[in-house]
Amino acid sequence: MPELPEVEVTRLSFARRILGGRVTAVRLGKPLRWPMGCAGESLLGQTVGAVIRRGKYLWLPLEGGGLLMHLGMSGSLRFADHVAPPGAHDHFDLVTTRGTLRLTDPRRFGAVVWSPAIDAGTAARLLSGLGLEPFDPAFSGASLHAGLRRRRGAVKLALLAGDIVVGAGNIYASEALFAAGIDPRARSNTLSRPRCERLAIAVRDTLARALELGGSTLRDFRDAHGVAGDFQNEARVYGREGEPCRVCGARVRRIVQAQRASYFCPRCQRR
DNA sequence: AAGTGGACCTGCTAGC
DNA sequence: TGCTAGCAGGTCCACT
Repeated sequence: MPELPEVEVTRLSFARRILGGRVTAVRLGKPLRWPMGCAGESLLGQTVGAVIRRGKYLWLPLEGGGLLMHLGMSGSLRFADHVAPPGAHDHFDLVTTRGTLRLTDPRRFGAVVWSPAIDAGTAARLLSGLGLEPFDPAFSGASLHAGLRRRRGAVKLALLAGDIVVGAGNIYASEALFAAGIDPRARSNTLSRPRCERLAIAVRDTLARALELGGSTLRDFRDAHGVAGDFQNEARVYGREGEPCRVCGARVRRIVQAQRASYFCPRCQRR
């Protein structure tokens, strides 16, 4: 489900309210992608110091370390003063004096992992390979060009890999490539510097626009207060196979790359 | 060392 | 109506 905009919208929707909350209970449901790495009781009495995002991960620093959270494909977080009794897909509750943070994740590809610091333990291992943040000034046509030059595979897959730039998943990678006029099958190392400039801008602008609109709600995304996003109504190609391109009218195509759908306009986007 | 295919898990929908 | 196959917003890992 969640790409960078959805994770950031989620973060913004509860970060202030949970700040300073002291943990009074932890409830674990079914196992997630990885074991949490500590007993729930060891978190009791600790205070939430911040909610930080890195790529599609959230990091909640506590006093003796922190929790690294990922929403996987189907995860979402809610934050409320009081939560209903846990349902079948509610696999983690962090009950604090400011409210309860609940992770709901039917497919359980998400994770909540304890680490002694953001740059230590499991958190360090998971975060170490991540590329630049798209809104970091260091992310530019030049850095994108440098990253893509080392690869021969399709540019869409290079964006998804997240080791050059983080945040664009399957929806926004397709949308950014449309905005930049680049065919998702184009070989990474064949893209000129000017095209990389356009792509870097497209990635940033696409994610920024999605953020403004509260993310994309294709099936079930909601922020921590249950509010849906609107970006899906602005998608130019994602999920629009066979429909006319909003720019030129050609039929949007769907292909499969690395077992994932890619959508593009065969006329507006070139290799 | 980059590229690939499979794995994890559940729910929903289209089609027969 | 009911079953089945296929698909879904992520990413790690083993293998070539």
